[in-house]
Amino acid sequence: MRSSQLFTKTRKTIPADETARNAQLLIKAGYVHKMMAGVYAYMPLGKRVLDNIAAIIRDEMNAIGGQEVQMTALQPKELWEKTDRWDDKKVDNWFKTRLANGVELGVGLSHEEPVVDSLRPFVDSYRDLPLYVYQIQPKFRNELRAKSGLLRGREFIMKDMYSFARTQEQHMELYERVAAAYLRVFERLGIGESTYRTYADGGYFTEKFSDEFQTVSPIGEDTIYVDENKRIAINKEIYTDETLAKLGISKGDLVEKRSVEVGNIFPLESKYSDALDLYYTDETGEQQSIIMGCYGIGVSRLVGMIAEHFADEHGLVWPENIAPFRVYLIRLESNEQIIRTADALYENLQSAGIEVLYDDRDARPGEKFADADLLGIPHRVVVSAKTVEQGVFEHKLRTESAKSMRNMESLKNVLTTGA
RNA sequence: CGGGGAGUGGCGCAGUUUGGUAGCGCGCGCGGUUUGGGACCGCGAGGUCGCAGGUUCAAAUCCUGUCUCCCCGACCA
Repeated sequence: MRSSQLFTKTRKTIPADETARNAQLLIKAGYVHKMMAGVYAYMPLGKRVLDNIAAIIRDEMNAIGGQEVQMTALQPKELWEKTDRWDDKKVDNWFKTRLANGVELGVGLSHEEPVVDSLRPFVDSYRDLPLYVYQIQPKFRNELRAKSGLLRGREFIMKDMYSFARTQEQHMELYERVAAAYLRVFERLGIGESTYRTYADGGYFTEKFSDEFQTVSPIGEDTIYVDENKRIAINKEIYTDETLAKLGISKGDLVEKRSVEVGNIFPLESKYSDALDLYYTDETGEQQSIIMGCYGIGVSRLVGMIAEHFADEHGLVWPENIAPFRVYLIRLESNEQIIRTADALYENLQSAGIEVLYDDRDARPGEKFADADLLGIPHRVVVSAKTVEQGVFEHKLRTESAKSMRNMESLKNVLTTGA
């Protein structure tokens, strides 16, 4: 992609009414456009980051046997009445609307009911289980107050998966398999080291704990207690002597930290399947309840979380796996030879499968370097009179200040293998 | 939903106390000089001052209502 054709621009100032650092940076760099409080549109660079994160999640969900679907945003009231979640007293952040004929509808804030309902024509026998179904799409929640930029919106992108098991034992197997997949997701996103599986409240219909995935960060709104050796944590909301004893965790090993909840998995028992008449027939011909689990990852929240987590005083710093481009190619001056050299490098890298944002604008050096930093693309390559003269390219990592001069082979090497 | 703050060209702001027909910086367009860390000069385009009503000869400015945004709290992936 050429910068001259990218319709977004960076800006020097940020909207005065945006105080969340993640939204400030993403707006300043042109990754997102704020439509209204808690509602952000993704511009090309932001969309690429969002898609890159989604692709990693999708890959890991598929790897454990997840089957991707797409549920609807418009949902019938009747479905939610069956599980007693339609009443505003039960769920207070619904967006509700009406058909032209007056029939009430809900705008999807979660999809347990729709997913269960959509499985009814297909799941009848023990042979049809176990099963993982997931989707990646927007959720709509009428929060009283949106805040923290992309971390808490009224419309946000979520990956939600649901597991369906024959037995409690089978459910636990499925549950643990997802927990392991989640750790791989966060590892690939570049936040593996600071993300902990965290014991949390299991909700009102189960005695069990749920598991959150919390990324330690000063921008976090949650408080957790981390056991670094065991690589686990416990949420402050259940931090009592009694639960510590039950979990076999020693108070002395715990350190208090601020964190962002990036994922949450919990057992649903058969609450939704029973309520919506989804049963299976076992080997003996008896009808049995289906044990469900629910597994969420806040995809758009991760965009904001990662943006803010890694940013420095110059701007964004994307982990390699999710950056919108791998290389930011700067053409410093605009004489014919430099243009020819930079154009050729651009074509060359692209045909090698390396994604390049090519700053071919007729702008001054300072502006290009500042934009390179602000946009946070991992590798910066400069073509200038100096480099052309020596027949090399200048390479620099966003995370480091050292620059190196490299020939084409060496450059390609560092861009693909990091060496 | 309770408390606080704010709405003036695309963005950041001044002007409101003391009514007199809207200004600055950035950005944008044109011309020129520049070119390794956000250059400079000249010319230019762009705003019914959130919206609605009212007071007045005259309203960005005063009054009433209303919408929106932000912060703190409660709630929440």
